[in-house]
Amino acid sequence: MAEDKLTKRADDFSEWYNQLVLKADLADYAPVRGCMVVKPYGWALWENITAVLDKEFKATGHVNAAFPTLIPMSFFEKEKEHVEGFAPELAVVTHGGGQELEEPLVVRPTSETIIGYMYSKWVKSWRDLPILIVQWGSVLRWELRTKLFLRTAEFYWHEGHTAHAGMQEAKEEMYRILDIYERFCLEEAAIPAIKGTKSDTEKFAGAQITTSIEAMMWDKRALQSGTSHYFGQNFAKAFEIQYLDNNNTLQFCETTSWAISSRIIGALIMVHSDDQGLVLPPRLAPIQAVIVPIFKTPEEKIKVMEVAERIFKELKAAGIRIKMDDRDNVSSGFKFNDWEMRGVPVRIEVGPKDVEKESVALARRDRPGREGKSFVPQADLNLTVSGLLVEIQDSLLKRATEYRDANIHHPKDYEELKKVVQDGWAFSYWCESRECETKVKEDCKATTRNIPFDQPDEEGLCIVCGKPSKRKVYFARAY
RNA sequence: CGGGGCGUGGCGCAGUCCGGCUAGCGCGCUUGCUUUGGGAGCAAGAGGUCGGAGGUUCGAAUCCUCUCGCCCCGACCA
Repeated sequence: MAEDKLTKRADDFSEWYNQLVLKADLADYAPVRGCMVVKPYGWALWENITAVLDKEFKATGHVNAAFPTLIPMSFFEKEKEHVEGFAPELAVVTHGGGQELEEPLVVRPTSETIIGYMYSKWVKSWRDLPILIVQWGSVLRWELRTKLFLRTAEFYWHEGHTAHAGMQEAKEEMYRILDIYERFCLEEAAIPAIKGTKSDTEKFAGAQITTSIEAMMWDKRALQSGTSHYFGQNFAKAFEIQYLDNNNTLQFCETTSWAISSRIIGALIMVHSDDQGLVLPPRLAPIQAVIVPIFKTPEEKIKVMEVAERIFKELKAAGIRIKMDDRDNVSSGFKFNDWEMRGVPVRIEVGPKDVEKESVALARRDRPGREGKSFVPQADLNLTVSGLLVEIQDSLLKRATEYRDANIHHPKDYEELKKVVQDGWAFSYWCESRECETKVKEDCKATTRNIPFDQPDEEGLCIVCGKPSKRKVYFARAY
């Protein structure tokens, strides 16, 4: 059997990523350019992600609904910035039932327009507000350059669309959601993403304020991992979403929209995984622990399987997502590598020696090789494994946080900024002018990621032009 | 859209320059036996009109023309 090893992460990060997605069995290339097939294992991961978020949204008063995939072309033309932003990447349906359509239909790249249209029908009174709807589904953008999970033509996401009676309330909604996103990344994905406001050039097409969470990947590039937008009355005016307030005055709504997409799976890969393959945070892993029984003779098999089955039931009853690998056509060594490739946090080996000693071998995925292997008693194994899962979760977050902080630089001048953003992020004062932002982008391909909410007390001078600056911004090369 | 690479069994490739027996190899797959504590071994099998169309030729995976598609690197983007 060939070893079929993964390209080393340090040798070719991009190639490592592509191979990993395929070898970990998360996704496959589809016959249509730029599209992917999410395989059962990848979808199970996505389902764990969606389950957590769905629960959070419902707990904060949101409800789910479904809007159509096809949107009349004319809807896009109602909001000027929105159409300019999305026109280049629209897929358009021109024929149906063998006939050319009177009006072309756009395959939704995002649903503000059709939802705005529907909201205008539904909202008449201040009593109809707020509307807090989330749609789970996929959208399509004709991307020029694609990469599995990170940027595919069709991708999966939720898009929240809310309409409110007042500016304050709408802005609060935007921030509330961003908090949910931040907490999700931190507590579930073990990714320490940074909350902040996008610059004008990096804003969503049609938004007044765009906020984002930005995460650092292993190659130190930034990935926008979630966004939450405040539209003011832009879309309300474009789609005439109006209501009578309690003074009988006609008012426009304030709307928001927000999303996390399946690209978050790309983030999980690029933040945590290693040369052995995928590393998943236990809280999101489809399989949290796998049992690999080891035996030679039929007699040994009976004894080993008895213990393995007992452990399986015990851990399952304890709520651990557990898998028994009873394949008899591959060797134990193959299984070890296979489950490491798939990122299962804990592996439990049960062999004849363990049966004798009433022990098992535990291997933790976040520390590959001998270092992460230990021998523990079979008694109270559910507690041992649960504890270990928590420890792994914490350790992944700690490692990612230390890595991020070690690679955020505070350059003293512009020359140093140009240098540090080639292999890290720069956190610097910026005058918030478009000129300075563009200059950085042209000089070193780094863009402003966001202006974090967390700011130092004192003011400073723009790292580019030297003019007074109130706030610091993250500059980084981004995906 | 610019630059680069590639289309040959399921996957990865060789063969193409310089046309010639029945198109090879590795992995995977199937069956059997031996194996199983870090990617097992042996044996026997199944599986390909060489991306597509046209042309040159006695003869094309190979030469010519056209075409389709994919991947990677840039600009754009979640």
